[in-house]
Amino acid sequence: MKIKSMHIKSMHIKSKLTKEFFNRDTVEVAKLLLGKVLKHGKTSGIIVETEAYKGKEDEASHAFKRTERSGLMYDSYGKFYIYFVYGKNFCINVTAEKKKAGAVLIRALEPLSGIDIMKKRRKTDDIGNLTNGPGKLCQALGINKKFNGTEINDKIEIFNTDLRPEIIKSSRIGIQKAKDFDWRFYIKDNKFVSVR
DNA sequence: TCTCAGATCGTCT
DNA sequence: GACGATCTGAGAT
Repeated sequence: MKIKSMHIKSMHIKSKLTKEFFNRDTVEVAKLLLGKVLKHGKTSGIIVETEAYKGKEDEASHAFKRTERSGLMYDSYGKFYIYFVYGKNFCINVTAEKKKAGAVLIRALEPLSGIDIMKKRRKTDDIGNLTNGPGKLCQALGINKKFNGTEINDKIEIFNTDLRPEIIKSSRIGIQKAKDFDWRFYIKDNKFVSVR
């Protein structure tokens, strides 16, 4: 399958990621997810920004303390952890590294397919404003809490591609207010960037 | 019962 | 770019 998008001249979508893909170091998962395709229904996008939460080692992670909600991260890898924030937005994470209760937040996508559907859901025609934030991408792809705890590729899928971070040309992606993020990775101007 | 959330959007400068 | 309002629900007390 060959797909075209605004910024990416051509790419090939390959197989779906396996559950075992997520059974490794959380930071490594965050890096490797860049350039993969996140798909739900007819909508999909290329993952261009991720952030690793190292579970029990990371104060910023929901899994720093085990609660009913964060228990999912302790008990699994390769499942979607979706939570609701600020009374408005959902954020999508994939659990990883079961031993440490890690998870990777998907922060931004490059829209790929179902763009008209995304525009309707987001109530905007501005393509650059469809999936450039964790809450926005959930809204654009129709992802909400009912998918919390679902297995990878059950309802929401992630595909391998032949894209490498260095060949992705992304016109967006700025860092939001810098806080003490330890593990953020993204792609800007064809370059793979990590931020501390 | 209370607090506040690793976001978003509109408004102002 | 900075800042305030938003206003549900999980977790703490």
